[in-house]
Amino acid sequence: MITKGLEDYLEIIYNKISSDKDIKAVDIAHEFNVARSSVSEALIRLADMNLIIYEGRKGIKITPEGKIEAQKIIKKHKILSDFFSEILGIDLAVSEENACKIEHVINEEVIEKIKVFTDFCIEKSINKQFRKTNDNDK
Amino acid sequence: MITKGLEDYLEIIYNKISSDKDIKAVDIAHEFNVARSSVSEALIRLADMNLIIYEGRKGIKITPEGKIEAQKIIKKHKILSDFFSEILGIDLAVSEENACKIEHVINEEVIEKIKVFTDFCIEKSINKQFRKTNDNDK
DNA sequence: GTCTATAGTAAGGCAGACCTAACAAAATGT
DNA sequence: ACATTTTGTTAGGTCTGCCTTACTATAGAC
Repeated sequence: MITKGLEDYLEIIYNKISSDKDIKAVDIAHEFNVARSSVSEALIRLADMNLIIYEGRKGIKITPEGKIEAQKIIKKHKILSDFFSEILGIDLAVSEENACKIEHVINEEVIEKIKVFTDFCIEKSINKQFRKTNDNDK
Repeated sequence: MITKGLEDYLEIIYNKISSDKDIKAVDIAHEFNVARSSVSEALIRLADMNLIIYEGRKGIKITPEGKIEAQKIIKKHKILSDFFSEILGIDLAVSEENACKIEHVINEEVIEKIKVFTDFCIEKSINKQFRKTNDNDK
């Protein structure tokens, strides 16, 4: 089974690969503030699980299975982050930070409900209403 | 620092102690479906951290520090569980289960906002409105 | 009072996620 | 081309949280 730690690695690999260019192990090490050796181990494990193709300096590629796995996590991440920032009015950095942690533990049913609820709130302008109330309280 | 695992142990100890009577290590083992020895280790660590007073068969007591720590966790738990069940309309068991996991990773700012937002939604009957919409969709 | 079931501890192990230090190989600078 | 980074791996360790097995101490049953 994929662990929380590996999910984080896979997520960043997917994001980098789909957005721009290549990603190196050392970049991940910087991003997560961990030792290069820790990244090395993690990449080897992801490769063992057939989620990425890892050939050291030759680069990191994502497999179709890895892509599916990554997309699941990213979907959760986005739903959470959107809810925090757009509905609750939390600043983006904090929203992202919390989404990053919660995405690994929350279950499907709750995530789906949060999504539907977020859409509902935007449609009914509940977010704007809430922020107004919230600002007045200060 | 207190870990997620220890937070869970402390939480159940606090809950049992404040609700009914005594709690034994073996009860915790059943509750969490872990071996007695695992509980034993955890209790010793909690005692080392001065969060509980543990004297084997003589029982488990919670220290004032432990109480404060436990209350923090329980507060988060309740805010999350209430939001999931009362606003999103998720059933209690699932709400509890998710609250249990998220309470260890979410930060203060987000939790506070969720609380304020939950109150706001109840006041404005947004929860009822949401459930109606949700039911019609099915 | 003995004897059995229950509760707790100790010892030894495993996996995940991290570390440092030492080293090899490749890329870069000049 | 050669020296110096930079990048990645290996080896050896730590810590947390869990396990099993085997042992001890106690509480209750009879």
